[in-house]
Amino acid sequence: MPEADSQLAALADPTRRAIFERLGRRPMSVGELAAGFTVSRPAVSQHLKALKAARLVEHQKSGTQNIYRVDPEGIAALRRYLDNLWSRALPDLKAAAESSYPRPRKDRK
Amino acid sequence: MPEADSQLAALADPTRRAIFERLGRRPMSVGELAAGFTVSRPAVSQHLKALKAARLVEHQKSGTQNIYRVDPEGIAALRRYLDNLWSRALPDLKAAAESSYPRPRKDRK
DNA sequence: CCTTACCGTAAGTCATTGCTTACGCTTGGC
DNA sequence: GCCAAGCGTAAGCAATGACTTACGGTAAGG
Repeated sequence: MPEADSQLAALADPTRRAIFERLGRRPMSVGELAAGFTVSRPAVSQHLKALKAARLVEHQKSGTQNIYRVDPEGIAALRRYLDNLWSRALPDLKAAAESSYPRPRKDRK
Repeated sequence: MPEADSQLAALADPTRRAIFERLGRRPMSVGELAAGFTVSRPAVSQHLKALKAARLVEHQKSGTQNIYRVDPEGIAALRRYLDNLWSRALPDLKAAAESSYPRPRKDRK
């Protein structure tokens, strides 16, 4: 699956993964987000662009601000891909993985 | 967690992830593995080095051959890290994640 | 309007990466 | 002892990536 490429690549970078984690706690504007990191604000913007292209975050304009939050659907897609990967790599976990997580919810899009 | 960095980076590369998937089906020697790809055998060796450093595969010498297989422990570690990541990012899945696998870590900040 | 806050993009730089070919070290068979 | 098979590593190279500063564009406020 080509989407898993961009998603894994996005999470592979430590700074980008930290941004993702912060957005997991609560939605934030770009400026507020950048204030929590040592890298510049444009750098954060570029990371957000990659995360958005990977469907790991989504954004919503609010006045002059741009509020980013995690994207549950993209995350669910990655989870499914990885569960499948583990299942094939580790047959022992196949049964557990198939019964482990509930049906993905279709709210919010 | 610094180990997640190398693990995610290792799986982010398509060729390297394909190698990992092949080893998931069955253990293989480097030569046999390389025969299934368009890249050269040294390239496969380098990918295996990265996968091993990330604790995603392990190897065992057999005569002149070197047999590689997936490393269940490293994989389990990555799974735990990711489950935690999803739980914090998607509170809806938190309860499900905590009840799905044997012995989830409850502490962790 | 004019200004200010907020943000994305462009352009350039430096380090990292994924690949190649070339080489060197073991192991096992003859 | 020799030779060939099997791998890992070194060296070099083109491409990608993560940053920076500089600039442009839009929305709110006086």
